[in-house]
Amino acid sequence: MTQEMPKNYNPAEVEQKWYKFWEENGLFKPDQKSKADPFTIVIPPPNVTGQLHMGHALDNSLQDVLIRYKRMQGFNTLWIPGTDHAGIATQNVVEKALRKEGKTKDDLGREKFVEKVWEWKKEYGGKITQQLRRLGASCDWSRERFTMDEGLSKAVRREFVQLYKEGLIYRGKRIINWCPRCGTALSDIEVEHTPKKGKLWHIKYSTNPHPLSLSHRERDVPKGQGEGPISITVATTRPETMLGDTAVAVNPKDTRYKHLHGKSITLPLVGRKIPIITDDFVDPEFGTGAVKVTPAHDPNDYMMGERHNLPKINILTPDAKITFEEFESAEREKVKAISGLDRFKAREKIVEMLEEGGHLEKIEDYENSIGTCYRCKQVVEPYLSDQWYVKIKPLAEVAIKAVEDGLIKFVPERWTKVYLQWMTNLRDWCISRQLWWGHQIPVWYCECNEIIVSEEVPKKCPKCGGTKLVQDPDVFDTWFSSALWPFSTLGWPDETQDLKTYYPTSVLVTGYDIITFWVSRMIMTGMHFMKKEPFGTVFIHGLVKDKSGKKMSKSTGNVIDPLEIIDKDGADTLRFTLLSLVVGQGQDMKLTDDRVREAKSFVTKLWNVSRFAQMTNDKCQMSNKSPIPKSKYDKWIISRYNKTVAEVTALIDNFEVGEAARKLYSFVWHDYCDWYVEFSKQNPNPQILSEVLGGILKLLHPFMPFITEEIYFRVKGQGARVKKNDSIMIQEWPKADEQLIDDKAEKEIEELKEVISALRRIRAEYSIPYSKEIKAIIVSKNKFDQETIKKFVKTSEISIISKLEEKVKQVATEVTSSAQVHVPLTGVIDFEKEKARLNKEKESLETNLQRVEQRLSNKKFTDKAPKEAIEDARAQKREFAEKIKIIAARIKSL
RNA sequence: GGGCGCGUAGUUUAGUGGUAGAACGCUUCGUUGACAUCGAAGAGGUCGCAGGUUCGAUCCCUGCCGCGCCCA
Repeated sequence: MTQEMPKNYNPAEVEQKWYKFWEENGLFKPDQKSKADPFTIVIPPPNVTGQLHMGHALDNSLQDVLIRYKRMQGFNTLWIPGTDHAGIATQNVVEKALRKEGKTKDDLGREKFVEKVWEWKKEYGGKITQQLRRLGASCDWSRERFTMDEGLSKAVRREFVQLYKEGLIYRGKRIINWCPRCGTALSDIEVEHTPKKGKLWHIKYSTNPHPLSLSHRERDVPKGQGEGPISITVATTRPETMLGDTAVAVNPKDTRYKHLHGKSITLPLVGRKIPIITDDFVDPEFGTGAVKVTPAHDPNDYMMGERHNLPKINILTPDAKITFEEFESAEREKVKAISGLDRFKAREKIVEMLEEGGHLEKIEDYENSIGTCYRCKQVVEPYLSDQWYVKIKPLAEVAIKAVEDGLIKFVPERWTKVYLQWMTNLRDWCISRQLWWGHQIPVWYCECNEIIVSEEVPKKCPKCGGTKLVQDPDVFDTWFSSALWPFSTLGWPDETQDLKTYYPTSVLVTGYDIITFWVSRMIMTGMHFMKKEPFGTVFIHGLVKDKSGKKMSKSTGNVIDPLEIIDKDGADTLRFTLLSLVVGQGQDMKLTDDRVREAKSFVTKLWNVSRFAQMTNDKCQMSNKSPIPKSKYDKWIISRYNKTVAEVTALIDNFEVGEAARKLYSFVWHDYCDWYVEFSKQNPNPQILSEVLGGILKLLHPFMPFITEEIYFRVKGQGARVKKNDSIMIQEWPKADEQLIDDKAEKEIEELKEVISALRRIRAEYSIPYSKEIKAIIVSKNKFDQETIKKFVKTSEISIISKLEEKVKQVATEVTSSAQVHVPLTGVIDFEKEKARLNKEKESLETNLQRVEQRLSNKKFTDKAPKEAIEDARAQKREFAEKIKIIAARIKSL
């Protein structure tokens, strides 16, 4: 005997139990002996410092759906989990912890600090992987990887050394994005641009500077080269950088400044003599049409400086304080008041000084886009420094081709364009970071100036034999290592069995926000090092937003914590909430309490209907063969079920996971629970009831793994002695049986449902309490199942006749597609009300009829429209006309 | 400035070249053998605006308005 299922479902207990069971029984591991086709996913590795947020919850739920689905279909399934060392983020977290103890990383020194980070990682780094387990993710934890594992570190060194040897890596002094807070370079995409209100300062540069700021050097300059004093006004959003100006530029075509071409001018305050140059880059429309040129502090100015051979004078320290190291002593003397100031303080001071010196012409409000660090949100500084770069073009070309040739497919397809657009405009990739946490660059410098690039630590200099070698202090951009993830996790650069079996991986599932950061780079490295695409499909999804469509963030305070939902309502609820929100085009989705409640109700509904099924027959037979339907109700539900199987399977195959979830919801709730279960109370067939339930559990398992497993074991009556092979996880995914799709049975039941609904409507309309029985007269050619109708609408007597006597008066009427339904309501009926009701129905039918008639009387329509459309229209016309006739007769007879 | 996307019931949205679906909310009724975390019924939509293509447009095309995102 089976134990009755408890009245309430307790997710917390059940989820913990089953996850442990699955993991301990090795159900997440692929079968290495399997000859089945592999299906592989590598997890987008979350930051090791991370906490599970809604984005992770969605991304991993989607992956788990695919993995569990394919596993049930018999594929040799592997999902590799792991985490990313996240250079800046992790270093920041540990630095912050140190600061609380009143220490900085420099107090510890590099070695001790890195040790500290490892300690921290050991203690807290496992958090997010535990959270993924709570979500139900069926990853193979025995293959878990971390980007700083020995193997993956080896992979990064191989990557760098090979690219270097191929001439695809170089070191150069360029303007890069520098985060003064993090103290490191950032790549272009690690900078976020946000519009900010600022000012546009108009500063007058002239050969006739304020007498106070005259310098020795300046006295030697012939004023305006002998043609009297000249001046030019530049507009800038960053006045403090004027200290590093080495030219003023105008557009060559700008007639306003023709007379100044080739002249020189004196930089206010500093007294530096600088040329006026012409460059097409200058926009005559911006400000005054004349711009100051600061090659060391602006990327555009840098390029102008290169074109015109201008000196580059750096004015900032790495932590963004003013320095005059590169100034001449006379210049330095004049502006010493600013020395050592923070960049923003310096701006105020400079503006003040310009004002005092009479150089400031005007100040305008101006909105411009400011670059900030994606990790710490500080304003990024364009900064001149030595960095390592990857030549991107040769890599990008291959990566573009891989997608253009269809080796890699984006789903939804429209993201292809985003990717291609990005890839065709790529600039060289700055891969060095001035951090301590990460893969230190495998480059050593010898006293003899020899540069040694090597995967292993070199013992001596190959050129001079010297042993005093110093390793480059910088580390790699984290993405430089995660770019290898799809094959480094499988063992590359070693030729492992895993690599042979599981590469290329099948699908990559990720949000559109990291197509540029990560997807593009995996494709580049995959094509370059493996000569094969890293994955066949990139499945892109939208981001989880709050109720009003805003990004969830701690500072806005609109974050919904997935773990809270798991604690409160269970992981299945969370998963189903998110999965049913997913829509076709990779649109963002808004998460609301309502949707969570809806999913939770669904979980409860499933539990309750399973209790019913289990009470009805205490041992369900759940094979993969469809049982033979007996009654028309059986035929109907089996037909609906098989259609659902076919549809859901096709939807998942097409990555329409959200639609699959919604389809299942509707089938389970509205077909199975609302109707079949009710039918079966009258016409029981426990075998069908439980077979369909079994199918439902399997179909739902990828979406709601825990409750489906719990019910599966319970209804099979094996709760007490669970065996690995009985797990729903490895049952065969249902197959649709075309033979059992029965349109005739579906139509028959639909017509019955209509009659039942019609009777319910009359009941509701006349407020007839359920306790009171009604009688029904049904005019139809159909032989409706009277017992079922009686049961559904509590009817004492039903007569099914072919024609209604005209004189019948005291009845309320509804017309369905196959019947007229009349309910005698002697004494209860309100003739006026009934007339109004019927008239309203008639009017609506007449509108419809008119529309169809219009269409049919249009010769162009009957000539040009397809046959089926015309047939449909004619059938509609007949139906509407028939109903109107019946209703009109009723109105007349009332 | 360039690109991408969105605008459908009070809210969140699905969807299709041929009478617009759902969920939540709302109103009314209801405890009938799993479920009040429930059931039944109802109200509620000029499918952003203007043109065009078409026999027919919410759907395809163009423009406009509004919103969002990415890139410069």
